[in-house]
Amino acid sequence: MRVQNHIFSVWRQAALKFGYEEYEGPIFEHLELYTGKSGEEIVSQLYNFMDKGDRALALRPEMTPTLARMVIQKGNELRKPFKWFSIPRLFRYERAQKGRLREFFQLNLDIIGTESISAEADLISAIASMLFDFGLTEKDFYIGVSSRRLLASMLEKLEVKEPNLVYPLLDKRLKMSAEDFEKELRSVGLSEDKAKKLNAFMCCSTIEEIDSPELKELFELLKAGGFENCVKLDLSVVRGLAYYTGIVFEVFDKNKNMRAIAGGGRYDNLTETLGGQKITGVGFGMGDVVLADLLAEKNLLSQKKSNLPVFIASFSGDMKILFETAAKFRKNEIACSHSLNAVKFGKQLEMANAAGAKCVVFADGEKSKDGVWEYKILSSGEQGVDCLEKILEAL
RNA sequence: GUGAGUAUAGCUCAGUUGGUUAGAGUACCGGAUUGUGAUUCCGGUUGUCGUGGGUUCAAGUCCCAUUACUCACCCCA
Repeated sequence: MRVQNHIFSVWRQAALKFGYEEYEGPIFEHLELYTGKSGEEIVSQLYNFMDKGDRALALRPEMTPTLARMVIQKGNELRKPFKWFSIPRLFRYERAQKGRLREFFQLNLDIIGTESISAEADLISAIASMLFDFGLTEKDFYIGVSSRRLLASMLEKLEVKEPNLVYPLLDKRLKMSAEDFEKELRSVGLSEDKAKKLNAFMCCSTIEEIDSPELKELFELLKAGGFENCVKLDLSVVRGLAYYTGIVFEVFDKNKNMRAIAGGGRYDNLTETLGGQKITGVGFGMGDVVLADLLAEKNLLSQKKSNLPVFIASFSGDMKILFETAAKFRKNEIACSHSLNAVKFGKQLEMANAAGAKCVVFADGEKSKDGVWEYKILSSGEQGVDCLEKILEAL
């Protein structure tokens, strides 16, 4: 929980800093919400069950359909565009492995109701900003950006008949050799010439090499925010299925030892496929599992047990003076704890140490008077006698 | 869905070709130190060897089954 609280806290503060408003949804939905979009195969990959009213339900495997459903329900009532975030607990029925668990959390940020590329810029800026907040640097991660529209127009130019067979190959391109890639392309109907051209195109790594006004604008906006070193053009970012329609992006650790830290993009017809009117949206998800692995690897997770400012100790072992003193500190909004048994003084210091206390206040020290206590800062061993406000300053 | 590995003290692990009462470090408890912790020294408790069955005079060790976990595939919303 210490790790999780830290991650959630940084996530939430970053989202609020960018002006996103928090929402939440039910942890299970009608199964239909997920099968409608992806077909029946998806059922094997999620937890589903029948409830007592014979309704087919599923534990949510992702948040976006819930968001889409909520947006459709509210319809025109919502002033657009709006920026929402959530930290849902999600479930997927699949074998656990490194970076993937059956139950996990995912930060979701979405902007609904604008076609402006500024929405993508806002989301990508938020990602870079929050990763910095975790203590990561440009040396640790990068955000690979691509465009479904750009890939689609390239495939159209090459007169590819079945682009939906080609996307998965583009996604896997870096996992195979150039020869294998071209061989695979030919197996889905591309000529040798076209396969070579496509491979050459996929090697583009700067926006100067490609013709995409929206990517150019996006990179300019990110540069204006000071995030230009966090992003790079990466045409191998394709992202799974036919869900996305515009810009797509994925965040990786620079060692590429791990799965993607986050991924997202623009979806222009999500609400439509669920029977609503067409509302454009763009969003991303960032899972807690890979992120926690990365932060642990970079030594960015505090080993501290807890963060207790004050531990109250007593020489006499008089429980009443412990409760009385603690109450005074708590009235002044200072969190504190103390032994619940009359134990030796040395033992109380051990307890303070174990509780991660910064300071021990001696409730009944010889030099203590009305409103003034002896205290000891545990990290330095330094001792003093002071009033409550001064002790607080010393922390 | 496919394949591999692991399971012994609270934690991290050792335990030889099967052989007496299953070990280490750490953590924990007590003491040295009854007004001073984290560092030092001394002493002490750790246990259904994942679970069930089998082989054997004898099983932590070998065999079968089972469960959980880990990892790699498939997939990745």
